[in-house]
Amino acid sequence: MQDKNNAICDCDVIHADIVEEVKEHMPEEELLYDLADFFKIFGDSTRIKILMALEKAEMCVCDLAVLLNMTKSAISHQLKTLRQEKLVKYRREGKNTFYSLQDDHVKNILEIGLEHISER
Amino acid sequence: MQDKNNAICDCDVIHADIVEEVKEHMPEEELLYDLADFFKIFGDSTRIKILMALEKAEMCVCDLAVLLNMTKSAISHQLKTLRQEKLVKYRREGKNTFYSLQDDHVKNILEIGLEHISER
DNA sequence: GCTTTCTATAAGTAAAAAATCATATTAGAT
DNA sequence: ATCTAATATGATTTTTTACTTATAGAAAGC
Repeated sequence: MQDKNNAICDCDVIHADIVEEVKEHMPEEELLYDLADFFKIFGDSTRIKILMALEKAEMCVCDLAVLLNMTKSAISHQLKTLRQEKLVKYRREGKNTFYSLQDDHVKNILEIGLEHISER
Repeated sequence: MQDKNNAICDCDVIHADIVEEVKEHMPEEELLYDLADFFKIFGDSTRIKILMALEKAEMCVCDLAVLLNMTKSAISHQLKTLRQEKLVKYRREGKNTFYSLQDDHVKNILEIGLEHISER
């Protein structure tokens, strides 16, 4: 429980009724952090480029590196985070690892984002 | 134009046909950056909290600081970025500045994000 | 006028995250 | 078995970004 003594906030409440009302309806902290983490993945242009590319075709690390003109290492690192967050899946075929979008959710999010920025 | 001489990429293309095909369908660089920037805003828990709060009620800086237990300065800084990206609007009333969500787009994005993380 | 309160912003700091550099796997080719 | 190519990963460096501290501005109360 948060009380006045360990409060970081540097002021007193002005509209106590509103704050109380809003506080009651706020989702749990953890959910909010998860939500931020989810959006954070899409908040990097390299990852966006990778996802956009994979929306068109399954691709291996090296081809992605050529397409985006980046080092294989940089691509591989980003693919790791995309893997961890279950946004891409992969299959090994000989020396190559082919990456593709995990499911249509990813596609949907990208499309919605595009819609919103094009509406401004 | 990008050519082999100033290429950062440290390998040769493996599947030239796929790379070419995908390259043709990739959106412009700028759009991809804008998209990443758009998602970036939602990729911070403080901003998510602010937006979630404003979804419930119009609020002033001080009340937000109390609600989220943060300094007014920190809140004000984040509100600035939210203002710049046109995600919140504000009105001045005496000493107070009341912030609210710019439009329903913001609400939609938050809802879609919530849907997606709860589906996992 | 001066003071206080609320908000905004500039400058500096600290933490996080992305890219690089170096190294390690893994699998096929020879 | 050795070598090379493709990918992965650990460590370091660089960049970004969120927050703090200090200061300024704006509006109301005195």
